Amino acid sequence: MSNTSILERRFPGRRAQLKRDILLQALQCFNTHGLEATTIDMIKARCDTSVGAIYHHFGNKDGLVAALFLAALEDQQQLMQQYLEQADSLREGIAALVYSYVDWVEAQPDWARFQYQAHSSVSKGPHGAELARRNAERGKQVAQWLEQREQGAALRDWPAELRASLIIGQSENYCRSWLSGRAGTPPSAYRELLAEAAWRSVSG
Amino acid sequence: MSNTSILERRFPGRRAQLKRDILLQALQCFNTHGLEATTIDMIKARCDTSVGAIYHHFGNKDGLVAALFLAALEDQQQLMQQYLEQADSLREGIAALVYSYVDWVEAQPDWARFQYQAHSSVSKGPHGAELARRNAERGKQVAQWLEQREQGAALRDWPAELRASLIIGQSENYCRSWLSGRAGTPPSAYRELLAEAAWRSVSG
Amino acid sequence: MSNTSILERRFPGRRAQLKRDILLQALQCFNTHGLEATTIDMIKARCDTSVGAIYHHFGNKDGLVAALFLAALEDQQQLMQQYLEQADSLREGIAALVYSYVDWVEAQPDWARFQYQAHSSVSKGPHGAELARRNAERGKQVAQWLEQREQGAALRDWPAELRASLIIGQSENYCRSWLSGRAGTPPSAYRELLAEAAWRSVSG
Amino acid sequence: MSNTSILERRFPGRRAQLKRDILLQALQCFNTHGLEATTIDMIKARCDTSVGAIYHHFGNKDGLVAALFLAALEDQQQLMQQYLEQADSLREGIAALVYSYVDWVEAQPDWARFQYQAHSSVSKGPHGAELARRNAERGKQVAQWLEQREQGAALRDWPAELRASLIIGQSENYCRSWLSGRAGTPPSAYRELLAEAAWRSVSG
DNA sequence: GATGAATGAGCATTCATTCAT
DNA sequence: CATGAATGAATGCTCATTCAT
Repeated sequence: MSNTSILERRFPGRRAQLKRDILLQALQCFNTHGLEATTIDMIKARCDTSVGAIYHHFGNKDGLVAALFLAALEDQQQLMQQYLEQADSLREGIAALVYSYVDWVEAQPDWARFQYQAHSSVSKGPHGAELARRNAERGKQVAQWLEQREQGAALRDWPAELRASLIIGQSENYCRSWLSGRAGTPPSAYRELLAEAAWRSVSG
Repeated sequence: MSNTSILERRFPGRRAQLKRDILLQALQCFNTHGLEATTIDMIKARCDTSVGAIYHHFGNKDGLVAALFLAALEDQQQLMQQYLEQADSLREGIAALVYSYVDWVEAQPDWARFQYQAHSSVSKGPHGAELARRNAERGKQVAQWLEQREQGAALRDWPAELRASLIIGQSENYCRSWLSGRAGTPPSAYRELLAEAAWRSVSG
Repeated sequence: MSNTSILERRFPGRRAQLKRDILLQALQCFNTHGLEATTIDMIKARCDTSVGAIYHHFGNKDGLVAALFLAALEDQQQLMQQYLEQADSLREGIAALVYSYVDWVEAQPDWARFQYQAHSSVSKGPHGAELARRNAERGKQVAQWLEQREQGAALRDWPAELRASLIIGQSENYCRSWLSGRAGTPPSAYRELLAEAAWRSVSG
Repeated sequence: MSNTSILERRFPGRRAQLKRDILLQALQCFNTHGLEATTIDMIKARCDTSVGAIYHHFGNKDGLVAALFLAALEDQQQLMQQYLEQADSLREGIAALVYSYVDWVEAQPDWARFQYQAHSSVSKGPHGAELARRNAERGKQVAQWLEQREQGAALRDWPAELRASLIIGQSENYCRSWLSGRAGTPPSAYRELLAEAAWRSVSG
């Protein structure tokens, strides 16, 4: 799946061609040089467009970062939804969370890299509130899903604050390693191991 | 434990007073405004010194970042050593890794915050090689420690690449949450839970 | 008298509605933000029209400024004519000049503010020649009027260059004060005083 | 008296050489092209210095304008003080105000031109408060001087708001004409006439 | 060693104007 | 006639770094 699929889903149509291209080239620049080191001129040059066009579509550099970040977030969450819908038991739910995380990072490594990189910038910026809201909403959805399956015994009595870390922490840590090149084996090779570790961490 | 203790240990003596002060103020600036947004002049103003003095002591801005990063890294690894030395069984070793991580972040939140923030910058910069070397070395040390206790059966046959993620991933994830303010409960409150989760993830 | 009356007189009819609206909103923008700080987009936004429409009607930004300036100038001179026509003696003529100046500024403060502000810009620009011509013409008219009443004795032998300053200088100075908010009392409250001062300055 | 005398008085010493030069060239640029049309690069080129040096000394473009404006204001007020100190009667005081105004404009035409031009910009900007304070103070001083000589009868009972306009309005109007080239005769040629007109306007 | 004035390449952003639809 | 996306030259300003004193 190429980097453009996310964009075509989010900004469809022929008229948005330039918009998609700007985002795509910006993604590459940000990942290659870093957020601050990327200049508007670098992006402009790669799109063969004008500075004005970039500002016309995205307002400013932060707007560009935010647009990319939210596109990535939405795509990632969509995959999580899909996986979760197909899970029946609690254990399958935990696995769905781990699998969707790992699979998405592997399918969209550039977007994932960007997400890690831009997270603090976006959360401090003017779109930070929206990001927080979306994260809270997703957390609540997942919590509801889990509780509906808990059926009495099930999930150990972990503090709610800790749950997400227990489930996804190990996967995230490994994905960061892989994206940075420190680890060589693609995360999906360890899907089951990671899902099992998460399940053991979380279940009695 | 205040932010200065790390500095006093690493740069002792009265003559290093200014050096320590520059590092301390730089740490605050970097955490408050971000790496790139912090200017030499901001640091200068907080230390009541001159630009020249900063360049005299640290060469350039990257030198300042590297000095802070390595000081933090060393302090963190030292605590890990201490905890590990007192562990006897394999299980205690895993707990030592988790406890030392969690305790250090909680004792030195400003240094931890800085570490997360500066990691990619340092690893890409001229000190990246040294950082990689140190990490590899530490990884080997820990691996040796673990294998000496493995006594045949013990640790499940996880791929080596995955080990660190399984042990520390959950703790790191929660520490990031806490440092950013998303989670309210100090990580040490969950020491045992996190250690137990790590053990279960890793052991048969 | 509202700001629109000048426009309705100069650009009458339903078809000129948009034209009048653009001018009106431009006037407000120029007075609020200054000539240079006002952007075409600001005006566009206030009129709920398009950039293209503004360029269609006025050519460019300078054209907008010139159109406003000339409209103001014409309106002001028209009032002066009216007042002057009703004056019989020399003294009444001087008073007519003062009264018309003061009354116009007070009736059209936004237009007056704009006039002071735009004067140097217009006189340097491509419409500067026309402005100079109009001013010279008006000067000549007034001079003729005065000389027709001089009947021998009358006006002190002031140099012609000085006449306008002696008659209108004090009023202008006070009107500027009032428009800027430094002085609180409306200029018309001082009509007679100002006219008397002008007369004393000018007459033997 | 050249344009530099004001600067040498206000920024004396060899070390301030560059500072004075920047101000001097800025003055010329502002008068030639206007406040907004003058770019930092234009000034830089005329001084053969660097952008950085200008920002080092004056903070930003507004700082440059304010420094020039306040230098001019102080110089002008100093001359007024001198003239006023040598006046004995009320009539001589009025004349001193007129003479000092007219003589200063003629001696420092570039500074006067700049003052007219920059007035609204400075009064709206961050130094506006200081400007207002200085003007109020000067107004009070002059008022005191006048009242000390009033000795009962003297000055007609003009509203205080109007006084400054009556005294200086005509001179200002003519000085503007002369500076803009519309009038050819230097203002000092009309000193006595303007002083007499002011006296007549103001006295019974 | 300490100081801070000076440097100047580099950047984000603006905005009048054009022109294809 | 109207629209608004696209253009791109121009500008104010920043800031790491140097170096004369």
